[in-house]
Amino acid sequence: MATIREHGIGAVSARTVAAVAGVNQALVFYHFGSVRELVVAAFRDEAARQIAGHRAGLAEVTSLGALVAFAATLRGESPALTPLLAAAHTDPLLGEAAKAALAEWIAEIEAVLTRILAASVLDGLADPADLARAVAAAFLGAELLGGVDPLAEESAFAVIGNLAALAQALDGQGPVVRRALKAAIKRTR
Amino acid sequence: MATIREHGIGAVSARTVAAVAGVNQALVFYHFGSVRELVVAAFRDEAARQIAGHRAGLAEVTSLGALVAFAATLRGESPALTPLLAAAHTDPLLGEAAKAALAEWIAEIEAVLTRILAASVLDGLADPADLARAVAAAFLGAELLGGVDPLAEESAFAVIGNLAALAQALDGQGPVVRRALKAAIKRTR
DNA sequence: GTCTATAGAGGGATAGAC
DNA sequence: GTCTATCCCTCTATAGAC
Repeated sequence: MATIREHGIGAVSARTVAAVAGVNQALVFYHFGSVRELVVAAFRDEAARQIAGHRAGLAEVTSLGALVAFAATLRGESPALTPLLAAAHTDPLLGEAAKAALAEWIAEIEAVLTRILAASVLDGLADPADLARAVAAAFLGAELLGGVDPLAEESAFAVIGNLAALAQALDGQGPVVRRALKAAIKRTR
Repeated sequence: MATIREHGIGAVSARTVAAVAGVNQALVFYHFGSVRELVVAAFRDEAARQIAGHRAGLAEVTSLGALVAFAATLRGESPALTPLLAAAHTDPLLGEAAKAALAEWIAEIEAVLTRILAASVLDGLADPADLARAVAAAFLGAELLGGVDPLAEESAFAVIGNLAALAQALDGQGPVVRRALKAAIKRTR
């Protein structure tokens, strides 16, 4: 993971990884079989560690605004999920690894969203499972954008924050507005 | 672009490209100087061609729903922008190419959004420039997700469509609800 | 488990004939 | 402009000593 973070997933080779680890190149094949399997193992390990480390934090998220704030703390820490997803386009083995790592995150997000939406006017706007995927897509896209243009990532995050704030503001509206929103949501389905 | 589409950006080499073109490998260096410069040139050409081909279609987009529908027609056609963005993480030269291609798309989106928002209750929710970046991030993220899980891409697109439909529905509300929304938006800024 | 050594392949880039 | 031929590099993976 250190070599991926520093030089990108394209620079990962048995030699570069071994050099960072201070061991011999042949050990990669002894322990993992191939370089790709090493990468898969690294991501599996990383994903499990990250999820475990943030589960407590996610449990305390009870509003959309808090979810965005939580995502902001993750920026930079999830360093190489977008490169992995892009590499998956070419390599089906990496694709499986990416899918598994993403599925774990999406499941966590879905649990949080289900909890938040249950008490919101926006409940019923979309299936929580679909919504979780959309939220993941938005954050991944922002991170992807940030790779070439950090200011664009800021913009995207700011807008997501604004949308969350608006959603929270809608929950604070009076009964007339809430009824109108409920009806509008029902019609959009 | 054909080799990138088929085998991924990682499989691009002077030899593979030359083979697809039916010419000699050395010509890559004669015409482009290096493989990276060839890739940059290919993306610059592709981006210009795509934008030009869709500018007329974008000019006819006058609602958020139509924008989502337009984006749906683009799926699969913008084949390798996400791999390029991911590769940009490693290679600054590709990063410049990706930034330029993205900037063109974002400018187009911003023009459309500015037009749409001017007639919407949601005007003032966010700066159109920021909003355009967020929209681009959402679509890129959905495409990225689709690379490993096509169903997840469908989910993300469905939710984006729902949000657009809700936004349109809000514009059809009566004066009481509109005033409440305006006030809520003002407060979230 | 860790190392050296090496086979075998692919790739970037250049020289020089035509 | 297009080709052949070639240099030199890095890479994956294996064999085999320790």
